[in-house]
Amino acid sequence: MPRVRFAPSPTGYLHIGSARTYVFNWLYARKHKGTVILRIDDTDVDRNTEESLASIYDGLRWLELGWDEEYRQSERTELHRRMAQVLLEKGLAYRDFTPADPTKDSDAERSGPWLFNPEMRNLSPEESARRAAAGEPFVLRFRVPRNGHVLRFHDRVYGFQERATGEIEDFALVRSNGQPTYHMASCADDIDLRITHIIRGQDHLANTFKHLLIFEGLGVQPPEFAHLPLLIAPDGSKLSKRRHGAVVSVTTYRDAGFLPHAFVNFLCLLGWSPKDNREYMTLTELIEAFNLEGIKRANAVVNFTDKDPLDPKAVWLNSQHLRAMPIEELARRVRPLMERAGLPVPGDEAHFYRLLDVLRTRYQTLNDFVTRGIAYFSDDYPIEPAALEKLNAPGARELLHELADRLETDAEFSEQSVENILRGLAAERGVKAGLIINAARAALTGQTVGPSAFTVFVMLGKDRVLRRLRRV
RNA sequence: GGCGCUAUCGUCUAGUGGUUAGGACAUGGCCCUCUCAAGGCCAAGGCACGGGUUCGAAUCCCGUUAGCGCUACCA
Repeated sequence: MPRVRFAPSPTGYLHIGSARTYVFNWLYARKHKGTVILRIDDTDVDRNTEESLASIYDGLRWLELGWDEEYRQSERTELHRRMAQVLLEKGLAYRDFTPADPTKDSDAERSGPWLFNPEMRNLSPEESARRAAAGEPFVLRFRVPRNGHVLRFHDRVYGFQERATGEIEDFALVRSNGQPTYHMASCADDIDLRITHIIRGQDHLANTFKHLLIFEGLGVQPPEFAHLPLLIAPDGSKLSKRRHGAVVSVTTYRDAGFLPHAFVNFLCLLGWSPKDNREYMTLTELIEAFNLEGIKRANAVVNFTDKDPLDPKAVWLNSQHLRAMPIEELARRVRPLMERAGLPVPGDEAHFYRLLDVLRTRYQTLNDFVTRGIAYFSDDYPIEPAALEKLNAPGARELLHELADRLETDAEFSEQSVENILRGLAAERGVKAGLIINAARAALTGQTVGPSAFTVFVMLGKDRVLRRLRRV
């Protein structure tokens, strides 16, 4: 049974690229009856924030794709240090007492790659131990083989990869403050948690060789790897929380009234395809269709603009899910939004369902029900300027009042009976039925767009209709 | 700078030597129609560039360009 992990670091909110990585991990695990592990990679204590952690949970929970096990890396540092110690004792790692120098980080004037500091790498074990015992700070580095050793692995997405160890620098395993680095902590945990498949962003493709070294050094068979292409901004730059702000946060989609699994559907289509032209897919269909081989290697653009933070395809998919989902579930999701918006939820459930069902074909998000749909639930709705124009058409108000009088005696009050009465009135007065129809819609909903006017009559019910027609 | 990954309509993608390069979103039009949607139909729009290999290349190879990733105690 596969064991996969999603390992976000709490240094910002959950952005959609991370969310997609989670989705792919989840899908893979569910498809193969495996286990999903959430591991918070919070080894960088200086950059982690509680706020970020909360927003990651927020986003993840919203997706409605549950995980099975959960760990916090910061609570496992003993394990990481122990494994680092094993590497040191095996002679596969060494202490580097060179003081940290932030200026070395700049890529200016770089002629070639830095690989290691020979003096430190060649320090005798005795001297190394002596200096460490004396309290001199050091960073623990992996002693990367300098012979012709070549590392190889097969990536499930990017295929066969190889690299000579001679090109890899002696990377850090434990910082001078005693904190294990990402590479050390990640591999130690992957081993300890018996991770079988590492599905992660392509930004780790090059790092994988380092991880191979650690796995090998610890005498462990490395897991399988599948690296995912990155999600990028329309200008080709990488998605960054700093540059692109909230548009890349999953909460943007949540707050816009997206259905979690519609959003998941959208995320899947960024870099993966079922290859049979399907786009709209339920979660069940996604699980069934998902495979690592369907992932492509090129980065994908998330199509947002300053004006519209939502990718149009995501919106379309959401509207598809909105139309196709069971009406009971739709009601369950709309209800809390209505309550929050102060709109009364119809007591008659069947009636509520009917309303939602009529409205859903022209709405795109959950939010539409409580914004564009106000008039269907409450008497307190705004009259849009365009609607006012319809009402101001010559004779419109008088006709609506007359219509109200005639409807009052209509016991049946069905779409058909209402239509007969309305058309009868139009014919009598020698006006086009459309005039009354459009004016009626404007009066009843405050809008010029919406469902068939006759449907609106019946949905609102006789009392409301008469009241609204007469008060214009 | 070094190493690596990638490159099909505006966007997401199918395509692994022979296709009129297919689908979806978005865009424009038509149908339907009491409006708006939905739905149906149609249109426009693409193989980054240059060399090879081959009877034949979006597909294989090389180069260029561009983007991205990694590159001395971020993850």
